[in-house]
Amino acid sequence: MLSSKTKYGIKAMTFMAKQESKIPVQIATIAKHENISQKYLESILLTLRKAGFLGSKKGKNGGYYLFKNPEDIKMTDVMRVLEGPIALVPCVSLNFYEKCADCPDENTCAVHNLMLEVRDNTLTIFNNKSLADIIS
Amino acid sequence: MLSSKTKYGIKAMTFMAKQESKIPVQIATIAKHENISQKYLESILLTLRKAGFLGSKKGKNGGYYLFKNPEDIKMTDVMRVLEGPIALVPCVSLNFYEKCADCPDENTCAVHNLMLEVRDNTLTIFNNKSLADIIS
DNA sequence: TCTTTATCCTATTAAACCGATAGGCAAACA
DNA sequence: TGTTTGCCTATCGGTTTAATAGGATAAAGA
Repeated sequence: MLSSKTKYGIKAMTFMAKQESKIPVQIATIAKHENISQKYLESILLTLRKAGFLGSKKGKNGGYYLFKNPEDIKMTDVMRVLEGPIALVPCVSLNFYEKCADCPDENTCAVHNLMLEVRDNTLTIFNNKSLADIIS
Repeated sequence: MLSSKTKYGIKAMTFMAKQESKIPVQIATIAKHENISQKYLESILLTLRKAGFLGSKKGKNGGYYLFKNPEDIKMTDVMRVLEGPIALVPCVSLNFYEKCADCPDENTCAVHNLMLEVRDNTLTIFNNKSLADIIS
């Protein structure tokens, strides 16, 4: 299951992507429009900014804005920042790999091989979707 | 991420599927062979039995055995019992559907539609894999 | 029948995680 | 200089997870 952090993060980014002008959008505006706790959203947007997806502006008429064009923001990258690994098991993760303590041989592990297939499929989807692709 | 309950459960089932004869396998045997805490595995196998995947026999020479042929055990069903929803968001789940509190319209929700695609893909994989398919 | 061997079952625990909140600081701008 | 906004850290309550404890129950065999 996806954390609501991820859900909120993506929703916020799509909201910014839908804006016509490039002027900053305030946290409060997004929070109200997407029904998200403002304080919680604050911390999520901070994460996204530090990850390089968003820019920010302080003070009056400040807010957040997309750093790149929606077409250039891959969902794979967004998912990895917000949710962490895309794989269902650490031993098939590309970016968060970890060996299973209990498993002597990955190559003959049924779980490993099954989840490898799932990961490949999911990754293909996220790799081929940009932020621009998912706004309807 | 997959819970280790699911991982252990699948490993235990593949272990039983690999047995040549149909005589019961004891929890201790599986636990030792797969490096799983015996007590914890006990509760997992109990769940699997109650879900109709396993049969059991008490007393001496007792243990657990597969109720059906490995070919007839779909991974979709195993996953749903052990892990719960296959979908990443409740609002795209077939068996565990739940409406998002914050979302006014699912059809225009970017997260919803993206995760719908992921769910379809993952489901296809699990639907086409039996326990027999995943043992190497 | 008695003992051993195994599953059955409920309750409990410790740790981790998650969503959310609190509250002050820092910068921008009018 | 005051107001508005994001910045940042700390903390909280609740839930889930992985694992453990301990006894009840049933079967097999001596």
